[in-house]
Amino acid sequence: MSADKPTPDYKNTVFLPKTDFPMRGDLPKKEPAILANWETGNLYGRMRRESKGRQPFVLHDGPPYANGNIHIGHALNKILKDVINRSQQMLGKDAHYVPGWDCHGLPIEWMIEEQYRKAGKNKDEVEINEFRRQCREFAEKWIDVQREEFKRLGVAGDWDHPYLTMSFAAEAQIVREIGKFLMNGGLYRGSKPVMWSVVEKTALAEAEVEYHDHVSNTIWVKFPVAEGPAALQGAAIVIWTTTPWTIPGNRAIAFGNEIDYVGIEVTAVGEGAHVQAGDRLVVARALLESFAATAAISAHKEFWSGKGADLAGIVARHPFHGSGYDFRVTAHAGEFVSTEAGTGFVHIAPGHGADDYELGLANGIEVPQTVGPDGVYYDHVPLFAGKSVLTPYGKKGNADAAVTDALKERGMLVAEGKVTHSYPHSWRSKAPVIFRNTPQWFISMEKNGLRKTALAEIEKTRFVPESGKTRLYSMIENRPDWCISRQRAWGVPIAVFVNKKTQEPLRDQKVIDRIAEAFMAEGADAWYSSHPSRFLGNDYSPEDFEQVKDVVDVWFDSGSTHAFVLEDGTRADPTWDMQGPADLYLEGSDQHRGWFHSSLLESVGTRGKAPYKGVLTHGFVLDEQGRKMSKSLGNVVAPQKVMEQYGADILRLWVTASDYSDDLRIGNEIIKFMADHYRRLRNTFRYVLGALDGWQESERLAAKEMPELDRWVLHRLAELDRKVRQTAENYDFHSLFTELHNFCAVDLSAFYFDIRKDALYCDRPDSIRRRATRTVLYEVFNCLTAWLAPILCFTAEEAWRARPWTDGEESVHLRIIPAIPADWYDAALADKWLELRDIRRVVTGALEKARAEKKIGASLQAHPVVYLTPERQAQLAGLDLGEIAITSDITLSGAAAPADAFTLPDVAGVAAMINLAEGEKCERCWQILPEVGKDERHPTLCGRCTDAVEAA
RNA sequence: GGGCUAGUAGCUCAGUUGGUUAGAGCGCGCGCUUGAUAAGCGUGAGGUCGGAAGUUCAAGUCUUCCCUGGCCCA
Repeated sequence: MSADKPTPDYKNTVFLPKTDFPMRGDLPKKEPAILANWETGNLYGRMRRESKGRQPFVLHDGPPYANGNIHIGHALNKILKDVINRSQQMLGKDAHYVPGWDCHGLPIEWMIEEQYRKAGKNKDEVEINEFRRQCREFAEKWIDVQREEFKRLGVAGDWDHPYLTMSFAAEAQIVREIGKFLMNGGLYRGSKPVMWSVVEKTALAEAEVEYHDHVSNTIWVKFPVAEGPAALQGAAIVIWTTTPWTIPGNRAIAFGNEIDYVGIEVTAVGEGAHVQAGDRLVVARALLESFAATAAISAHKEFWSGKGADLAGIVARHPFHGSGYDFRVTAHAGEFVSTEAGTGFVHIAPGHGADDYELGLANGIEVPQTVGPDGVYYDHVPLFAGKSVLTPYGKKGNADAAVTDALKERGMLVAEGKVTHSYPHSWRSKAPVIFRNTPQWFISMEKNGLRKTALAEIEKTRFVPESGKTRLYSMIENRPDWCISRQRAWGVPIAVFVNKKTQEPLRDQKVIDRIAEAFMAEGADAWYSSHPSRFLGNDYSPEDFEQVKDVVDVWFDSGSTHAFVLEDGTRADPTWDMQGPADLYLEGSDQHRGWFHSSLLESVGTRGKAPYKGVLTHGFVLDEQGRKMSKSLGNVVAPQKVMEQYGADILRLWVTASDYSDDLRIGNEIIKFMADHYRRLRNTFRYVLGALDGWQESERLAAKEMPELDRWVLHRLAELDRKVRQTAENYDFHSLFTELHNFCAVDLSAFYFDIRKDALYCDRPDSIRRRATRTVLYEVFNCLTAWLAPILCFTAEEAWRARPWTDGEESVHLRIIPAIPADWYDAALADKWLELRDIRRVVTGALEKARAEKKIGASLQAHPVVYLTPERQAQLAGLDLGEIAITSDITLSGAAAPADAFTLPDVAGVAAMINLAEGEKCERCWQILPEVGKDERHPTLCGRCTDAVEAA
């Protein structure tokens, strides 16, 4: 620079990007502010109003359970729902979303009980509705906590009017649903063995028992064969049990089909043996030795051997045959039978074990009632009435001894002993529990063709991924009747009256209506606080009926949500305005057994059809190594923490980028990876916004007037538009994430922006090239903000509001995906530019080599000579390869390439040599051109820049 | 133990009906740029496609077994 004459500061004449949209997201601070702004302006309300009348899209929310803070699985679930809702909304539909909560059930009941325990109080002393009130308050508290957490994730929905399974309207509707099963005959009272605490006189859930070592009496018992193969006449099957008191409840024997059995005749016995020479006994071959030792059999001979399958059809006599136990004890194959201990035969008491019950059910065997709630045999039990299994204090009663003695008397005892094993105990009293048959309410899978119709409805449902169909189908196909009763306090009561004389439930719609009406007004508490006559009316006498106090399984609650969220007349909140069946139910893959399952059965059982048209399942969130998250492993990722450190958009990006049809992973590295990708997308916004500074509609250029390069970008937009719509329809975003990111990184940043920077910065504002570029960038911005809005709901909004023009929707979320003019799509142009980029790669490759040789630094210092075949030359007709390769000059040659020219093995017919560009460096555009210095007005500028500066 | 499902570069993902030296982006190393600068461009190194056996002229892609995960059951 010369000192005498000040050089004009040409930098001021360069149109550099200018925007307030910062490079750094600062999301943890910015997102809450954006949320507050949406809330103040009631954006969700506006979205609903403005999309009235459009095609509805109903994603019915599966309710999370209202206890505890949300974890990463909740975040995945709700974000995925939100991305789908928002993308459907932007597809031009009306995607109203009503979030809900599951409020009743054991876990909450437990927490309240725990509070009592801590205060040294007994739950049973609390009035039930007082207890229920506390459960309700507990749920309310967590609903508020979770609601704020979900909102923070950016999930759009009617958060002021969520559905709650404990709202009065919901409780009323749930009881109406039970009423429908009552009226159509699907509901019946049966019985089933449950874990029962004699001390507390209550049924216990698996979660309420703990396993401790326990010393049990063991006995080996003969079951004489009554009917069966001739070889086994006069023989006895020997069973082993650790619960002698269950023998009166025996109705069958189980064997293992694949197990080898052997029949032995006792020939000599030792000291203290209960068997005698001549006894013929059948046991598993693998256990024969230990059995003989236990039974003090000192010598025996084999008279029969066979597989378990050979024993099918055998009928034995109960060991107490002749004393009121004269039924046929049939033998059946059981998969649970093993040869780990005992004799290879399991005695089946259908009222005293889950396996026993299932086997009995499968073979049509009755479930006897033998033991009462107090652990004492009922009066009708022959020989043992009044004997107790456990005392009221949880100590061993006299039943085992009575049974063992009676067996001994009849010569049916083979051996006895004791065993220490892990056994369930009550979590509260620490006393051992027993399996006991108790009355329960069931919904029949066969009555009214429930199973059949449910399976047919599954066939009609769209499953994403497809495999969900098989999974749900096989579950429904094989499941037993639905046991819907729980002996609990916090839930919707199975509001049924049972006739004391006939034991039939009262089926009267008027009674059901009165109950529902009361629930609507006062909640389900009314069932406990009202006199039965309130519901029975004048037609029935309360004395004749037993009022059922069981509550319904919470799966029935959540299975009924469609009934009070998606239907006119019964819906709990009129603001929802949604119709079933839902377009989509979306939950984790565990819900095949849960919500998808119960909702289907409930809806088919009451309405004859599925509540959904589509079911989407996602996998589970694992740590970076693919292991389950657990506190002990210390690999738990808390969504709250990710939001604090990175922001919700990072979490949303993670959900979108992951293939959620399978399990998905998260951890520090993956989050950082997402943050990197986020930055790229954000910077794309920033660059486009900066380049569009001062945008005027008058600059707009029609597509057909644009250079090919710019039209090629429009083509890419058209392609991506198809992809965006297709992924939204398929709820499959992870491939879109890759495509959009690659578009930003590869097509735009590394190619289009890089090339067009020169025109953008240095061309006169009215140049066709610059106007084309700015028009294209305007469209890119329009598209990208809309396409990314469902995913990066905060950042897309921030970018949209930073646009340098004022027309258009106030919020990006009020927009729909831009319609792409049909003529933007140009497959031939796309093919051509694929080839052009190959040619470009040869030139940039040559530049890189020259750079490595220190011949050049910036590519503008170069003047490549490119040797091309005639076909290649034709491809470049009308185009400036120097512009495309970002060099100051370029020479195309048809001559043969020198031997040392740069080539690429996969690009035929192109070779490049790098020369230095001749001339001076234009101070404004930095190109090195011979013309620089020729114009006195601006001796350091090239012709283009002189023109641009003069025109300004 | 059963049903369903997965295992491709450090990470997220592509890999059509089996067919040339298995791809992309990111990250990493190196270089360039310093007018997207806590940014941008280029380039390089990374994989015995969970393992073994088999079918085939040919297997990441088909079959069987095994290993390691995940969900739901027992």
